[in-house]
Amino acid sequence: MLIKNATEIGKCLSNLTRVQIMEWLKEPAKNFPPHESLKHFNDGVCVTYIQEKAGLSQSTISTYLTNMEKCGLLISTRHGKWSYLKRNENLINEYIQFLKK
Amino acid sequence: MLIKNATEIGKCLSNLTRVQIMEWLKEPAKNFPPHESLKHFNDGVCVTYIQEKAGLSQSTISTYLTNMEKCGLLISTRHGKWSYLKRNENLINEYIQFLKK
DNA sequence: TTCACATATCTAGAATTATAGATATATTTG
DNA sequence: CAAATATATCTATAATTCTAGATATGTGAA
Repeated sequence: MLIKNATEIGKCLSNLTRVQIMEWLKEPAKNFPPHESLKHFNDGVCVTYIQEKAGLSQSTISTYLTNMEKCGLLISTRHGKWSYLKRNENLINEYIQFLKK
Repeated sequence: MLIKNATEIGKCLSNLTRVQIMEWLKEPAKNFPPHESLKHFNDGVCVTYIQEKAGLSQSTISTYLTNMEKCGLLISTRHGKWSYLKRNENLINEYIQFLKK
């Protein structure tokens, strides 16, 4: 992993709400209500649910999630009008390797 | 690990210079000149060497290192008038566990 | 004790990030 | 196509972080 990418990841992980989002997405079924249209969490959780749980404005959360996707921490998938977000475990593992001695 | 501690760690890892310091300290002997008074890197590297390598002011680097120690990423040891900094691998491993699913 | 050097802290202005309201875009439904 | 809903982007202000110069503190040597 390049050091600049690692720094961008660090920036995303430098804010309590964004760290919480990473935590919540470890267990979508435990932390979010079921989706009405999509009957599973295979692609993660929709923006609205994350926004409601975080208690910040729609635009703020959308910006957060966009940046978290850009640096690779999250994977975004569209299903109709909804965007679903899930953790990118591969990228997270790369970052972990980078942090290790 | 508490989520607030993890966020403080993220803040330290959200800046290129600080990430570089973490990288440099993986291999002190490779990245820094030998210490004149101390003949080993067992306690890490002195502030001055880190400051010179980073190319930022003494006060800036001192502030960085103080915060990196406060959140646990670094361990500071005094020998005479020098402070030596090394990575806190235990804390880093705790953070890694926190990031993992 | 006085000096020199290493590091820490204080202060302040510059730069960046946080945040939300307004607006734009995308998608489904009628 | 029009309306409704979900998400993204733009814009501006508030808050935080960056950074260095000045100053303070700690320590060893003379």
